[in-house]
Order: sequence, then C-alpha cells, then structure tokens
Amino acid sequence: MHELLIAHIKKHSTTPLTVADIEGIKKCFTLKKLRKRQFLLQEGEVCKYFAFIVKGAMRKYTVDEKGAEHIVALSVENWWIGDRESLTNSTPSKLNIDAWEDTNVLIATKDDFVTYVSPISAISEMLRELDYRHALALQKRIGSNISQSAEQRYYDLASTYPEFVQRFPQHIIASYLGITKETLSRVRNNAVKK
Amino acid sequence: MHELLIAHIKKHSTTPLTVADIEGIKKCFTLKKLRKRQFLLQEGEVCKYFAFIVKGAMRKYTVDEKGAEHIVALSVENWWIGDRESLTNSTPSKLNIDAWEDTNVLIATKDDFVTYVSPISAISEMLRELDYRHALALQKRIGSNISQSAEQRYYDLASTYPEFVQRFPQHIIASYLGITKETLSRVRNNAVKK
DNA sequence: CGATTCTTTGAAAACAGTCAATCTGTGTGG
DNA sequence: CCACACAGATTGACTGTTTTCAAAGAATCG
Repeated sequence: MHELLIAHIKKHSTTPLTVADIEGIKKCFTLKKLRKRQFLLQEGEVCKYFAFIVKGAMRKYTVDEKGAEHIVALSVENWWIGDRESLTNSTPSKLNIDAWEDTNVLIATKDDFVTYVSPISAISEMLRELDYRHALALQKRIGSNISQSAEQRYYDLASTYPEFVQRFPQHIIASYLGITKETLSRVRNNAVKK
Repeated sequence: MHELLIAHIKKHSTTPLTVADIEGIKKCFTLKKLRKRQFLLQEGEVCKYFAFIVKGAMRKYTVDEKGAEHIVALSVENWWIGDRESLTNSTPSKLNIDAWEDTNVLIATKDDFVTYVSPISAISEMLRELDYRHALALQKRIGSNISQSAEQRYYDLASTYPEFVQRFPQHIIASYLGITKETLSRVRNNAVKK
C-alpha cells in the first residue's frame, strides 16, 4: 500500500529518502477504504487529514443554496486530496470530498504529518514542487475559463486529463467546466458531426 | 525604496531578519521605473526577474489569435509579479506584463535571488505563505467562475479588491472577469436602478 | 482644441440555461 | 431470467443571458 506513496515522493524530489524516513512515513500513513459515495470530508467539518489516493477516484465540490453541486476538483490515484485551508487553520470546511469509485486512501493526521513527515527534506521539496504545479494548473484553468468557449474547454480537459473523462460521468465533467450537462451533451454531439 | 519590501517580508514571516539579511536583500534588488504601458515582460521572452511592486499598478495578460487581450492577473503595490513558470524553467513566456500606471518595481535576477535571497529563512517562509495564499485565491476565483453570474462575480471582486475597480478601467476589469466591457457596463447600470 | 481612450446604448444574433420528456444501459431483487 | 428501478445521456421547445457590431457620448491628456 505504501509503495505507491514512496514512489510518488521519490518522483517529485531529488533528495534521497533514508530507510528511517520511509519507516517514519509508513507509520504515519494508515490505509482507509472508502466506498463509492462515502465522504472523506463533509461541509462544516474540520479537515483532519492529509490524504493520498492509492486507488480510486474522488471529487471535491461545494453545494449552493439551491442544492446544486459545483465540482471544484477531481482526483484519481497518485493525487493528494483534502482541504488545505481547513486543515492548516482548523476552520470548518466549505467543501465536500467524497469517493466516486471505491477508493483507498492513505491518511496522516495533521499532527503526525507536521511532526514526523514534513521535516523530511524530500517531503518539503515535494510539497513545494506540488504546490508550484498546482498553482500553474489553477492558473491555466482560470485562463481557459475566462477566454475560451465551452467546447474548447471540454477538449482541453479531455486531452489534459483523459482519465477524468473516462472515469467520471458527463454531468460531473460539465460541472467541473462550469456548464450544464445538457450543454456538454450538445457540444459533444456537434463535434461528432464535424 | 527597499523599506516597503523589507516590511512586506516581515509581515509574511515569523523568523526575524538579521542586519546581514537586510543588506543582502538590498544588494540584490535594484529599482526599475516603468512608464505607463511599458513592458516588464513580453510574450516570447524569458522572464529574468523576481519583481516586487513598490508603487503603481500592473497587468498580466495573454493575447489570443484574434488579438484580444485576456487579463490573467492584476497587481498593485506590495505584490510580486512575474511569470514563475518562465522564470523557473527558462522557457519563453506566453504572458505579457506591463505597467498600467507609472510604476516602480524592485527587481532581482534569478541567480541573485536563488543564491543570496531565497536561502534566508524568513524569505523561504514568506514564499511558502504567499504561494499558499495565491493558491487559495486562485481556487476561489475558479469557484466563482464556474458557479456565479457575471453580476455576482463583479461585486465579489469589487469587495475583495476595491483598489482594482478604482485603478483599472472597466474594460480591464471585464476581461479579468471573463466578460465583455458592454456586459459589465450593463450589469453596473442595472444595479444602480435596484 | 483635437486625439485617444473609455463608457454607454441599441438591436440582432449567438449561446447557454431550464424544464420536461424520452432513451439507454446497468444492476438488483423477485 | 425477467421486470423494474435507477443513474446517466440525449433531445426539443422555450427562456434568458451574453456577445457582437455599430454608433455615439464622456472623460482625459498632450
């Protein structure tokens, strides 16, 4: 179970991991199995864990006054998931995070993470790297939101993250893109005719 | 000139700055004056500097095939500006950054910054803090883009960053929001009547 | 003042959203 | 194994919002 996490850390850092580092990481991260539709975090709760997806697919979303869900992020294997803001400030989250497939996550409590994991230099290097990539991805998503049509955004997404389109139903993808499921359906059908 | 920068660093870190730290920072950052409309970075160039705005207002934008500008970010005093991706990878930038008012920036070359500035622990702490805030702000902007109307987004922006609305013309604000200037004009006029 | 930039307005067209109905595929229980 | 329920996808008609294009009215600056 932990091998994927270790490999992931190595992939995103240059500092080698010692045997002791690996031991420490293994102790802090425990496996949690989530069934489809099960929450990892529900609106109003304080996010307590750093979580790494080993298997499965999850979504992060808000629910507005009318009860409509707005997909904030989608994640699959080898992604971290959680509400950073709620976790670092211990404030109630506005987000919901649930499993869209049966999912296995490795979770570490904030205390364990801060005390034993984040001091490891490969880890802090990895976190900086991932924060950086995350910021770039968000920037790109904003760019496409403010300057591209629904159609272009869909094909951008489909080529950047093909696994999302394969593993999540269209109404979820539509919400991620900020359009309705009907519009997405029509966009796709128009394209077929071209 | 450097006092603002030093104050900014102190504000976003807990580690104290030594006299030597301050000296080092002052040596690395030199003042550059930009006139309105002058570029700090132009599409196709490699971003060479970390820049901190001491006075003035700048915009960061892309230009599409049709020649239309899309505002990616707006910045005023006490903000950092640059293309992080181009800077760290030494790749040609897709972005343009220019001054919207006569602007003073403190610039440090990448080499100087990496060698003399970023090792200062108050600085690395500050950078982490700012990266974190930046990611939150981007996340929030995405949330409003995918789930709110043009009107709500405008009023969100106006209350979060009133200085933007005061210092940039409406067509710039509209582009930042991903709507046309005509739509923004109408949104504002409708609101007055309510 | 004249030139430029910014803002507003109008009318038509394009686009996306809503609501309701139908169709499809999947899986569960009788 | 079938019937039924359920989730997802599609379609049509309608509504509403946003864009586009063109023109004209402020405001600002040299």
